[in-house]
Amino acid sequence: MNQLTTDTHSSGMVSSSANIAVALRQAIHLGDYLFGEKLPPERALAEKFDASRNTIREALRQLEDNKLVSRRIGSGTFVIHKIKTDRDDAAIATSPLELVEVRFSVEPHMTRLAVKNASARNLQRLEEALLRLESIADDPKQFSRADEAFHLCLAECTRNPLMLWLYRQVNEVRGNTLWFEAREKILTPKRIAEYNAEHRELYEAVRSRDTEQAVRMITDHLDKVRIDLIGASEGS
Amino acid sequence: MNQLTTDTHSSGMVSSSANIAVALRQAIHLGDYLFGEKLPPERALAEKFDASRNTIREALRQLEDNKLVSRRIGSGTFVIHKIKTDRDDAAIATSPLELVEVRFSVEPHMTRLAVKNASARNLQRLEEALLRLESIADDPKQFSRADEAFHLCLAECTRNPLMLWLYRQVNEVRGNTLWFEAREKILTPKRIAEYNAEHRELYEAVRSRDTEQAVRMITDHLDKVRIDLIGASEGS
DNA sequence: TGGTAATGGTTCAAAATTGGTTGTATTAAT
DNA sequence: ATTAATACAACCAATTTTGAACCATTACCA
Repeated sequence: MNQLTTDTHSSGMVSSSANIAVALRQAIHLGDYLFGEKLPPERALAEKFDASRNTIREALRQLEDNKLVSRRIGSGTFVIHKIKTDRDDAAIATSPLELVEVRFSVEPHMTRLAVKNASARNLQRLEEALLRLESIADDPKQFSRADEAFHLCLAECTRNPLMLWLYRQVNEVRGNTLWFEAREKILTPKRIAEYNAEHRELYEAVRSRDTEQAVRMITDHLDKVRIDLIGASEGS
Repeated sequence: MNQLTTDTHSSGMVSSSANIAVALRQAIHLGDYLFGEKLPPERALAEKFDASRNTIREALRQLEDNKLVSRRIGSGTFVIHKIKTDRDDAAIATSPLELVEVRFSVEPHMTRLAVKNASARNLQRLEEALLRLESIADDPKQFSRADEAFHLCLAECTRNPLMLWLYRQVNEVRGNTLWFEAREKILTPKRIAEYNAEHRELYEAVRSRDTEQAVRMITDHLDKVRIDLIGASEGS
């Protein structure tokens, strides 16, 4: 009934074909569904979004028009290659360690601003990103992408357009670094679980507007990332 | 200039169509409602803002005039504003105060890295930039440019390519912000002298590898910039 | 190979939702 | 008193959503 105050189901949960389409498009762009992957069947999506199958079909029709997905009778709905990063010209030779240092520069104060300025809607998005993150236990590639999305949500929480733009840039570099090579080695299921525990604590701190705790969490988190990174490069 | 406080006759006025329009416009610009998303129905918005449906409709009419939303009988009100992520767009949307917050995020740790990694050659360049800065006493425009160069030299001192690239981006935004308007008013000869004293102390701290002192200086410096900026915007 | 389940495609009418419109009442400022 | 802005209510018209049934194609397994 009341979508304004209690629309906090596990995912977006806004029953309207337009909003469902937006939610699915976001999920695809955020790497929830990778290239070539099959989306859940229409009947399952209907249940997940608490909408009728026809409504889901209307949303999927929009994604199909946008050339984001392709549907095959009897098989399913698949993510096809549409959006391609045109930002390969970044061409910045940055080592994973240097990247972490930059994140160390930006994220603590960014977290402070996030705690101060996040709206209820921002927090909801942050939680959604966290839930996506926590649903991944053993896929380094997928986890990495969801992790980027989570930290980007944090940047959004600052409600500072320049901060958001800046962090987007950092994130893109992050996706192009040699970090990729070490990733498989670092992101063991154990570490993923540890990182997620930290993410969870960070989220709770932001939600309860506990600035100092949030800053402490993000700092500890980055510290851990740095240590793990050093360990990986030494171990190889 | 200040659209937020146009109707200030009666002080208790919280919900008027104009204020609601501003709130919704902000929500859209800040990404609370993404492109293509359907806004809550008018009746729901009325309840949320504790206003009548007519008032909500008046606010939506303004957003419609501004081409931010499109309304269709029977379906709803939809966001038709595409979010910009260009640096130039970010620059336009960024206030001087928001810029300072971003600098607050980046520069303290950047200074820490600079102290740690600066080479003799870096320090020499930093000193040259400082001397140029100190040779300017009363030209706001020229001072502003030299100031940017000085802080950029500091970024170079980190010897981190990503950090340097990132700070270049911030600097370019810095040159495009509305900051220009207030600059003449803020950069009095007195303030220029004060800023330069701080620059000098910062340089000395970096040169003598005194990390804590350097971080303290850059923080104090940004604090002063922020305060001066707030004073200028209130004084207008 | 054949059969069964799973999945997208189609259709239809009733029900719910939603913006558009009109009219009157209330409130506050002039 | 007049005016303007808002609140409230009732109704209208367009659109979407729903629920169901059935079809067509593919995937999977004995």
